[in-house]
Amino acid sequence: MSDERALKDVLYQEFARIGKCLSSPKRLEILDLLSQSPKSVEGIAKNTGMTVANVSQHLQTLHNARLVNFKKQGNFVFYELADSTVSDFMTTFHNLSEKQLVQVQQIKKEFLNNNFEMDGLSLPELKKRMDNGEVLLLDVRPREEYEEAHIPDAVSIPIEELEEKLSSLPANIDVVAYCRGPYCLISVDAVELLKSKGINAFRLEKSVKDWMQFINQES
Amino acid sequence: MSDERALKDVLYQEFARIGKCLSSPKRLEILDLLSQSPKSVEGIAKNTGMTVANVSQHLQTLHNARLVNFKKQGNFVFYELADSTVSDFMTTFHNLSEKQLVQVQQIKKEFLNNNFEMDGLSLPELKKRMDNGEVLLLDVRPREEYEEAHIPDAVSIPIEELEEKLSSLPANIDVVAYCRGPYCLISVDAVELLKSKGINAFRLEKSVKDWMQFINQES
DNA sequence: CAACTATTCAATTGTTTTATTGAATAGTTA
DNA sequence: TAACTATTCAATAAAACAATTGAATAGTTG
Repeated sequence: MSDERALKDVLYQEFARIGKCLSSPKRLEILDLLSQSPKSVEGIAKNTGMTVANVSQHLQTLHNARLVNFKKQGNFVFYELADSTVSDFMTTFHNLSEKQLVQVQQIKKEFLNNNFEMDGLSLPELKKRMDNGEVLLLDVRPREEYEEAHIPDAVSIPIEELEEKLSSLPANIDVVAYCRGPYCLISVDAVELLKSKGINAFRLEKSVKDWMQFINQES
Repeated sequence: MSDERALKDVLYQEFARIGKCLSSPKRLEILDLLSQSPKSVEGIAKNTGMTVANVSQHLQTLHNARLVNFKKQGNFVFYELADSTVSDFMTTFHNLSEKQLVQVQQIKKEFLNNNFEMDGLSLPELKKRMDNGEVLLLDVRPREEYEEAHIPDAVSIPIEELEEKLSSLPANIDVVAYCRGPYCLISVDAVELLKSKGINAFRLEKSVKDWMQFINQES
């Protein structure tokens, strides 16, 4: 019977190895970043404001739990999620987190005191409006991520290039900007900029992943 | 732009609060226990081999992350999972864990060097055999859990009572014992005991929760 | 009201984890 | 081959955590 205790201890220790990966804010951020596209260590470091060595250590932890893999490309080491299971799991984790932590919603509202008109916009509705030529969909993420995957018919204008390319936008049409999902604020900045230039702009909270799921459901 | 950093930091810190709950083997064990049925602090302590104060502290952590709730009943405080979302999430978590940690499989095999013949037994098949009177299904968990929920037509014989009730079992029929799922070893002990008494016994890896899911799918 | 129970709280200890620094490695380019 | 780059490794200091103990609380029973 104390055999059972011993087994359980070992077993739950193994499970906790994965749990531990989710216990650090920075590691969660890394996982979310990687669920967008594979990235180099330095890329992650820049994106998260951590030192390279620190990122490397976190990636090691994630690798030990088999949550991420890496492939060497020239001088760079590109990390990616080990498996689509991991990405699905992260989605589930976010769902749970959001549901449980009411505070998260409040925090979001406090920071994003912008317009929320598009937040509830469903993807089928977006599709309809795009098909009717009513809106222009803008992907404001870095170009690599756009190239990795994007919502069909979306135009890639990374946030840095947005200001200079303003004039090339068609006039008299609503613009919808999206980035990596509800917790990424690139599109918020984009909408802010567009509005300050008198363009009717909205933020789409959804991500490419959401779009994929939507498409898979439809077919 | 450093506003964005600040928001992310706060946000991911909130997410990590849930993650931290999953980073301790003992807390995972508690969550699994509670996904079976609500339990008192002392009940959990006995079941996990921890001190009461220690369990209480872990439960507080879980409660802070809104993963568990409690209700007072007389002198006792009964804890339960906050939500079916939490229980679903734990299932997902186990799926991921098992998939990623190949070692877990190995550990299981090493310890459970018993028969695995029933492990792959699908629930519809079990149902068919039971309907045909080919097997007797035994629920060897503590009686409270049986009373909380059990697989229909299963007979409750808690492991402690099994030896004395051996004679009351019908002869010449295969016995299938189940408990809380693949990581609970009560049924392993039961099968061991039954076999030592010359009874043809098998272990079912599935749990009541699995049965519920199976039934819901069917209807 | 007093004795008793289950649980929680608070303080302490030893252990783990995190971020940081600077050096080491491996792969690339001139 | 030498200089350079991206990444990892190793050592450290600071912070967070887990388990333990014993006391405090709240609710129940005689």
